[in-house]
Amino acid sequence: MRADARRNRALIVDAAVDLFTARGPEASMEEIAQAAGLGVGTLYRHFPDRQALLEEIAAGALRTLLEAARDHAARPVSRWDALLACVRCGADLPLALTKSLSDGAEAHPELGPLVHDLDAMLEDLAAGAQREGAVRDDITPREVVGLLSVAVCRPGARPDDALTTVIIDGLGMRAASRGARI
Amino acid sequence: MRADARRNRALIVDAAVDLFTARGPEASMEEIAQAAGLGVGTLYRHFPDRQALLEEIAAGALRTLLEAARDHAARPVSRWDALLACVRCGADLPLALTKSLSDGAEAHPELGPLVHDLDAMLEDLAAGAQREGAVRDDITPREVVGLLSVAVCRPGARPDDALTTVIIDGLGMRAASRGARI
DNA sequence: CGGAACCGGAATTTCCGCTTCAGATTTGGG
DNA sequence: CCCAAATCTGAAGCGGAAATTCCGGTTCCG
Repeated sequence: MRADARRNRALIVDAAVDLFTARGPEASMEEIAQAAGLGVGTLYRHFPDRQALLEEIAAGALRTLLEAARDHAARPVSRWDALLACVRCGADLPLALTKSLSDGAEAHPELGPLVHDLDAMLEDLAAGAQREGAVRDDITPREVVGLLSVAVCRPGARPDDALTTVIIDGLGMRAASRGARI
Repeated sequence: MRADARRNRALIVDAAVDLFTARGPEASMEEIAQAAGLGVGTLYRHFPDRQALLEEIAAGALRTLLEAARDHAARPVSRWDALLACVRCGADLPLALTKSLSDGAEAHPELGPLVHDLDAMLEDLAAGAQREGAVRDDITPREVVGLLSVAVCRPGARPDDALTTVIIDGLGMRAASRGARI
């Protein structure tokens, strides 16, 4: 592969990650090409269609996160700390699009298993955190994972913004409301 | 206005509220007409375009909520309770679309002031709740209102679902993290 | 009854992103 | 340095989903 082609491929992936992260997976191919400083045609030379681009990025992010999650889960720390560590890792990844892909994950042969494994692992950590007494037990582990996804898999999410902080604190046992507040 | 026309108009508004609430403001005009058991033509007879339908519903919801908010704010209860009461009221309203409209609220001459007044009032309650020591003070009143909006102005939101509960509990002073968790 | 108001939904138009392709340009081996 | 192959460009064309129009048929109500 020619040097400029390789460079341009990288430019495209970078630009796509930025746009997908900032604004969700609706960004148009033309926007992506422009952000990369290239023509649309170039984009299509490297990725036959939008799907291919999405999948390449999503699969990369998921693999990275899954590996990180395995590492953290293997460490001798509380399950809650391990879970938060995973969230921190996830915050750096372009997961907003991953989430939208995972809705119809069946259609993506490579993505399905990745999403499934990751979900299972996180749910396991959440259940452990509840057993530790660190996380409120009036919601299911599945809901815990879902809420953390909301925190992280949001266009423009940052690990220290108000919503993420409030959700994490709200998951804590200390925060659990004693009676229906609403 | 003929009796059947009045009835159909109500059917349309009801169906639109349901669809907008359940799936956000992207619902197509055809879906709405179908849900109302009417033809698209009838829908367009009553509302010249999508915008008009959106605005009618949004303005109604905002007016209702604003009035309720004024009531609650005038009562001799804690500002935090008053704020939660407003959230409870909001949960029954089709606010998901209101939110998306309010992004470009300048374009809607009637909506702009409503949104502005409501925001000001809620922000005031939030600030009061912080002074009372009921709400964590490491975020701004604006952020408090923003987070409650996330809780309520979500397609499919319900006042007792996991995300709403966790956000409300997470806003409490008791929940505030003592150090950076992430 | 009569006709004005109203309805239905197929046909048309609009909108917008995807994809192609005929040059222009760049690369890298010779 | 040269040239063929590889790559790039971006305007034009495609496609389809959703919005909107239009008019023959239907329904209300005095």
